[in-house]
Parts: sequence; structure tokens; C-alpha cells
Amino acid sequence: MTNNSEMPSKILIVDDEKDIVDLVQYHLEKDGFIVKSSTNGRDAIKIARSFLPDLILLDVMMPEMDGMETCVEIREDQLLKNTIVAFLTARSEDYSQIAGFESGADDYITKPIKPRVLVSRVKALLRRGFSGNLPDTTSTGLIIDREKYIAICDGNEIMLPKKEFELLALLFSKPGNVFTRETILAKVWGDDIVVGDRTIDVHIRKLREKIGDDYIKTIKGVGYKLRN
Amino acid sequence: MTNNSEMPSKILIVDDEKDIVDLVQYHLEKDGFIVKSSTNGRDAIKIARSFLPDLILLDVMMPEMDGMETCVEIREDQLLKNTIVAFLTARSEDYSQIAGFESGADDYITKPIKPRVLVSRVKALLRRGFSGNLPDTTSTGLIIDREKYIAICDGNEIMLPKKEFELLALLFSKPGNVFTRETILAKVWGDDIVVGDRTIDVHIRKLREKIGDDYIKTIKGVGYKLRN
DNA sequence: ATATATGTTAATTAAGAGTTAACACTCATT
DNA sequence: AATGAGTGTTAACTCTTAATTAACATATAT
Repeated sequence: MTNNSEMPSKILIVDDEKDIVDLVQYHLEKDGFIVKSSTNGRDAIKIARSFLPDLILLDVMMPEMDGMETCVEIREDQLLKNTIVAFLTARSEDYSQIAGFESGADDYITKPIKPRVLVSRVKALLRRGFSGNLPDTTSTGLIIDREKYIAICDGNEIMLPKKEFELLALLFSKPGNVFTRETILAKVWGDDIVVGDRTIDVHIRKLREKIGDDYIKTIKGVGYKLRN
Repeated sequence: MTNNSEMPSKILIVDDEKDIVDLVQYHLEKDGFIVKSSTNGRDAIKIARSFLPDLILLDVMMPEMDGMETCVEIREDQLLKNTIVAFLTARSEDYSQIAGFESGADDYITKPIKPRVLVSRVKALLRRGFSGNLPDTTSTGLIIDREKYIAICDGNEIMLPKKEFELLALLFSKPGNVFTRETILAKVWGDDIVVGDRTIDVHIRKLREKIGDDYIKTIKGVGYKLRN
């Protein structure tokens, strides 16, 4: 399917609400995925061990054994070391709760679930393959949520205006790499747009004001980079 | 031009719109590049495997197999590990949307395409030799990482100011080779810039202070070289 | 020994980045 | 249409630090 091999990807969906399981399962199967499901974490792990899914969609809020606990167990399981885990979370839940955990999830998808969005997110997750491809959020202490257009820094949600967000997202795309002013202008502002010399600095300053001075490092005469 | 030879660079352009392919191909060929093209991702990969282009320009939005998917496959192909991939994207698509997919692209260029901008961006990409940019190493235990703009010396990351970095990078480019003061001035400072007699010495001293005295060797009356 | 090239340090200069406030622009709301 | 909040840009200015120089010390070859 979306994988390198022509084998359809296997997905395990875990949620205590049967309605949601059915909805998601229906749409994913319609798209050619092989789907199994569970309504609790304990069973989910058993199923995962034999099913060896490529991706597990895991509800955070579940009675008894919640998503985080389940995720931690999954991450400790050698059989499942190549499995991608994505959380399903209600939009209302605070990111600080999720962001803080180092339970090892690769992504999260917010409820209410829109089938089309879900399917494309799932494909994107599978496309980029194993979790190692994601920017290492834990090492930077920073998370970029492109869906919500916010940055999460030390557990605090920070709303950013467009330019600031795109600038941060750019630096974040390759933490540690230097981006020249030229590159930044081309990518955030566009090839043809001409702005003054100090415009980037001002945006950098506003970012530093919001996320702290430590993240963005200046390399004089070269450019900026994000700490990694 | 990924290498230093005077061979013209090979470029593969992939876009489902024939008009765009023709436009880009025309301008790149006029500039002396060897260009092949494809109107879909599947064929593009086949062509790339035999053509071994230095750079692939890849439209993001294509029917069937889109740019990201194609890019992922390219990145997994050992034959193409030194190939630079740049996306072609509509300006309207937010950078943040593209940045999210860690499909392994090195750059992207926005549409509508302005021939002059395109050609200069392409040249810049090839000049930097992105893939050759990966941390270089010698037996000396010194690593120069141009992308991150740091030197790694006995496992310690060292940040260097611009001139010091360029000077070290120059010596590092041919370990063991002697670089005359004249050459160093020309390459690090530029042909026309005139500086005092002691400027190079001072920079060498600062470098030695940071990376240790053993690396840079003075050949009196001739110049400097890096231990190899 | 002496001439010449390089090493060292501190002081100076210049370049680049940071800061701030004012202004302009864009929307959403009235 | 008028208002106002939030964003983006600019200009004038300050600050920092990298780069350079000057003055002097040391090393090396002949």
C-alpha cells in the first residue's frame, strides 16, 4: 500500500468506545488496510504481539489501562520495536499532559475524528516509515503541532503567528542545522519577496521571547540554528 | 558539479504537467545541464536508477504516486544515496505542511517557477553538494560538519566563528596538503580583500587553542597543513 | 649570530545582530 | 464604514563579538 513493499499495512486500533473503533476500522479497511481492534490496552498488547501491526492507534483515555501505560509496554516489547504508535486524543485535552510523557508515541491524532484526515495522517505516518524519522522532539524539548499551529515548549502551549511559526518550523525541521538568512527568506518569505535586513532578527527575537533564549542559536555571519 | 570535475550536472525533472517539465528542461539545458524528465513518480525512479542524476526536481502534487512517496523511495535506494532531492511546490501550500513530512527532501522550490530563480537555486544546491556535505572524517579524529557549522574533535562539538571554521574546513579539505598563506587568503578571505601579515597566524592560534595544538602543523616558509 | 618567518597578547575596529518603537496592513466585529 | 486587536515591517539606534592590527616575543635556517 503506502509501504515500500506492496503488502497492505496492518493497523491495530485501540479505543474503549466501540463506535469510534468501528468508524475508524471501516474507513481504514475501505482504504485497503488490514485492521484489527481492541477495546482495552491489555488485550491490545496481546493482539499486537501476534498481529505485528505497522501502526497502532491508541486512545489515550481508557479505563483500567490507559493509552500511555499501554504505549510504555509496547515500547518495551522487542517484537514491537518497529511499530509506530499514534495517540488518539480529544482536542480539549491539554498537550502538556501528552507532551510531557516519554511514553514513546510517534504522533497523535485529535478527536473528533474526520475520516479523510485520519486516513491521510495514517498514510503519512506509514510513508515516513519507522519512528526514527521523526524530529527528535524529546531531545529538543520542543514540539511543533502543525495541525493546531502551536508550539509546545516545556509543556506549555504557545500560540504563534504565521511567520513566527513557519520560521520555527523551518529551524525545527532539521534541528542543529544552520539555516542561512538567504534560505530562511526563501522558505518563509518566498523567493521574490524583498524585506528589510532586520526583519528576520525581529522575528527571531519574538520567538526567543516566547520560547526562551536557549533554543535558537545565532551563528554570526552564517545564520541561525535550533539547539539539538 | 557535485564533484569538482567540470562535468555538467545531471538533473531529473518530475512533474505531471508537461508544460512545466518543458519550461524547466529548456532553461536548465540552456544553462548547460544534462536533463531528463518524467511525468510520474513510478517512471522517475526507474529513470533515476540508470541516469543517476545529481539532482531530482520533484513535483509534490502528482496523481497516483505523489512527490513525497517518490522521495521516500528514492531515499531508500542505495544507488541514489548521493542524489539531491528538491520539491516543487505551489506557494500557496504552507511550508509547515511540507516540513511535516520527513520524506528526506533537501530543499524545495516554489511555483510559479521563475526561470532565473530556478536556475540560481539549482546551482546553489549543486554547489553546496548537499550530500557530500555529510560529516566528513579522516583518521585524525576530526569531523567537520558544514550543515551544523561545527567541528567535532575527540567527540567534543566545537562551535567556531566563521573565519576560523572556513580556515579549518579548508585545511581539512585535503588533509596533509600544505596550503600557502596566499591560497588561504584567497579561499577564506577572498582574492581582493587585503589584510595584515599577522591575521592568519592569529586565526591559526585561536584554532589551535580550541582543537589542540597537534592538528595544525606549520611548514615554515611554506604554509600550514592538517595532520593526517 | 642574524635575518626572517611565525607566535602571542591585548587593544582596536568593524561587521553583524539585537532592540525598540513607530507605523502599516489585515481581518474580524460592530 | 469605523474600530481595534493582532501581525508584519521598517528605521534608528545600541550592543556584542568576531576580525584585525599593532607591538613585541620567539623560533628556525643558514
